[in-house]
Amino acid sequence: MEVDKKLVKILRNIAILLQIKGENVFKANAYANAADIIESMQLDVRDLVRQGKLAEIKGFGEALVKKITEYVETGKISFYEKLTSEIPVELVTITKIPGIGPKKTKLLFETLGIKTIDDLEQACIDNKVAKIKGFSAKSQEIILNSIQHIKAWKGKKHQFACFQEANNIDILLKNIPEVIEHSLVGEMRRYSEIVSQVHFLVSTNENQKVIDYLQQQFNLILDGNVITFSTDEEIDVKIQLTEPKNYIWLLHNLTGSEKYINSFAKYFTETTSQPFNFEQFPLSNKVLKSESELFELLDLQYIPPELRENELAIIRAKEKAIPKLVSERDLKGMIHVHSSWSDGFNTIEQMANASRNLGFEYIVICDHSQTAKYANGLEPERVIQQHKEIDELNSKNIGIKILKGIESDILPDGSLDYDEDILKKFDVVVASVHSHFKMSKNEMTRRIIYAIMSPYTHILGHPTGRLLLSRESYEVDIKSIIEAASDYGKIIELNANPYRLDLPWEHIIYAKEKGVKIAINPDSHDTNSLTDVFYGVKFARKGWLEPNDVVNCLSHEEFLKYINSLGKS
DNA sequence: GCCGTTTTCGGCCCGACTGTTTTCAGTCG
Repeated sequence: MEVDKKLVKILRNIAILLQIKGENVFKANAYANAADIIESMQLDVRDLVRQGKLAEIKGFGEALVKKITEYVETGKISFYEKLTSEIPVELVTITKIPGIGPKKTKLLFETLGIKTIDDLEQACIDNKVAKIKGFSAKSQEIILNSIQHIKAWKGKKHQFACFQEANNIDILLKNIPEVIEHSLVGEMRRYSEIVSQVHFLVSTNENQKVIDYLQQQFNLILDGNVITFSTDEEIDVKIQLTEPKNYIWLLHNLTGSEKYINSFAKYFTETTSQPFNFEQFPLSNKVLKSESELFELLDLQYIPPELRENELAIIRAKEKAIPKLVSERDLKGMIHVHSSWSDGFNTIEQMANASRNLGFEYIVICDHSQTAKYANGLEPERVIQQHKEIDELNSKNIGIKILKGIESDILPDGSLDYDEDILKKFDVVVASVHSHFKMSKNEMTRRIIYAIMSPYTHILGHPTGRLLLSRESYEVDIKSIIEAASDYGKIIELNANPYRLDLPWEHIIYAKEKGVKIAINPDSHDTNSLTDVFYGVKFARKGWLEPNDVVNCLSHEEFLKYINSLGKS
């Protein structure tokens, strides 16, 4: 079963359009909330409607059940159709621009007739936006800047969003008899966090038959041996056909990044005295059977695809110094998960049971701290109550150990969010920035380093604050942060939420170089997203991490021992 | 629009920042 993404999108659009219309915010939120519930609980709405059980789920009242039933039965919601006839649905994209909410979107639409990002860009260029009350020359410039970012992100997708599509195509290719071999290449094979296309390489002797087969399924564009099309999810797919004798060579060359291939080409020429040819294997008398054979032939150690980003991979492969990278099987600890005590959907027990079922030995509950009011952060009294619940659960021996953690806000001055007497009650403190993002680089860096220096901090959470394809990292000197973590012996989080993947892999490499241990944390708010931790593992591999570098790979006893050895005085 | 009652209406997460404002609305996390 897959979540009905079209319905989720409609509900989210209704929420935004109602706000633009000026409706009650809480009414609008009811739709966004329903979309959140469907996604986080992975609801099969069709099944629920058929069984008449949708109304039993909290958040779905009479009106929503009626609309969703209509959707299941007819494929559309007349309320939504009427709404979009009054307010153009394109306006939803305008509200994605930071600093522009529903009210300003409405104002722009009513005064200048702005419907699209392109309209808005032109109006800024024509200096029309600055003249509207509520805007200024400065805000116009900020908007223009944001539009540049959005345009740069256009057509790009989060990697996790492309997995399903890649799988579907993979299965399809397997079923074409004329396909001899096939593989993902490019960004997807390298596990890049953002991808611009799903790219496959196919080995075949009968191009036309493969094309004919695919043509039955998709609306193809054909250019020589290259087939492209877009899916319903607007994911760009490219399928490249090749004769079997060049398959392995192309598999390698299409997988690496430009930087990597440049240094590979240089090395290739130095080693073989042959000019590098991207399309055809230059040692023409030889047909490669595998990538391993290719690396061996060049006296290089095998380079896993995710490391083929730059020259470093070639240097290390020459030295035979590519380590055994961390894998899913190595993880024992599920660190940094939220529960219904703050803004999570599930109880501690549910989160613990789900983690145990995934094979984990221990789980560290890290709900939000008291300042995070919007996330129902825990006041000191509720911390005590929560610890009581954890003690009771642990005494029942449910097959997984539950540790008492907290995700403490890092306050603007760099201090943690509780007094010492509360802080010392936690087994694990993850310290994260959740507010006051717009400090200067110096101030933000100083703030975070101050938090790292606290004897109660064990792990620095989502260190750059980036949200892939929607928010840039806050201004911070990340190298200094990593160096501070190294100096004070603190752990840095690799936030595995696929919208974050924060720390970026380039910095993970630096952290490893500095001897900083990494915690791969799902930051889950429901049981379904606990598996996000596995996206983190794939990303950690891009940062060259070995099991030894990752604290989740420690057993329960080893982890506690390690945590207790940090900073606490 | 949903929820939960000391049931059918009032509250819903709330505080801080930002920019334009001169007392605040809009946005954000």
